[in-house]
Amino acid sequence: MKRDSRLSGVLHVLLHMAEMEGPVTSEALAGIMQTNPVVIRRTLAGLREQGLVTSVKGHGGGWRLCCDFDTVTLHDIYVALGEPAVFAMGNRTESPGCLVEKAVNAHMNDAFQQAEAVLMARLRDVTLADLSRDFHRGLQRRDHSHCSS
Amino acid sequence: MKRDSRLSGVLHVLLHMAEMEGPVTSEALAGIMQTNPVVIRRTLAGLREQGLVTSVKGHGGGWRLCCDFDTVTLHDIYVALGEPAVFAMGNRTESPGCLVEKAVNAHMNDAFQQAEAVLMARLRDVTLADLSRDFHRGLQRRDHSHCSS
DNA sequence: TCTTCATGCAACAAACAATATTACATGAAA
DNA sequence: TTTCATGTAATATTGTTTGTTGCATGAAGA
Repeated sequence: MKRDSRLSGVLHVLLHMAEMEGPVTSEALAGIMQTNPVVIRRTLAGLREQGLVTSVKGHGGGWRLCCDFDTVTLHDIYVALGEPAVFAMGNRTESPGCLVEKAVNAHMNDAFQQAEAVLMARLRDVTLADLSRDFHRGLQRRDHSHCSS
Repeated sequence: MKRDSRLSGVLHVLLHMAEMEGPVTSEALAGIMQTNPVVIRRTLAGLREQGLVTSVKGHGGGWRLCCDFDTVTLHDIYVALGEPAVFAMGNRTESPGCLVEKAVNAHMNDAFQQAEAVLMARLRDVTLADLSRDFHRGLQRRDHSHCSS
């Protein structure tokens, strides 16, 4: 399965934006992320709808953070992305006629739901400020520019 | 993302095998599962290596269970399948040079590892016998043959 | 006003992974 | 020796994520 790396990617983008002055263009962010500007726009569009970032067109335009790093959690970002599928495994059929499959699905769903609950709880525990703090700690240790990619 | 349904599928197969007398051919199982016999063979090959099933070639051959439903757990089956990837989400880069990415990855990995631990614990909690029991309970409630698919 | 720069968005292409299919070899029973 | 069934490799199909192109929209500046 191809893993969805949007959550990881958008967090990367947000932290970089926090380190930059003024609005940043999709082009610049795409450079940092080694991807395409359109991909950046697509991804940030979800965050804009949730009021986490703003975008301005034209000369001097670009993207700007407009959220509180102390209160926004990884879970908020996950939701802003449209709550993408968590698991790479799933049931063969979601609404089976077979009673065997029903029994299997019931137990599988139970296990996966519990795991998902834990994941969401953990995502809610971490704020963007937490990530930023850890990044700056890393910076202190190794005294060089914060990113090459 | 296309979800891996092998675990779900192989559990379905095992429970059906438990309801049948003598060896069952890949062809028959494929019929039940609405898939291809080769897919069945491929999947069961992993279980055979773990000593959970046996296969016999030629006339009167096929697949036979050779494990104790009371002690084999869903986790054992998961392992027999080669421990396929659990999550549909992942880090953009596993070994980043970027310190921002390092900070992001660290928190993400932590959250995912905890969720995975819970999932594995839940899979270890459920035996094949548990599934079989639930299936038979379902059978009692609705008095008809145990499967159409 | 007209050019330039930037996002918004839709349509399309490429890359990749899971599943399905085909073809042929191997081995056992009738 | 024919038939049946698994073993396995190679290939095709399908679906999803990511990347790309093209054009419209809107804002700043000359």
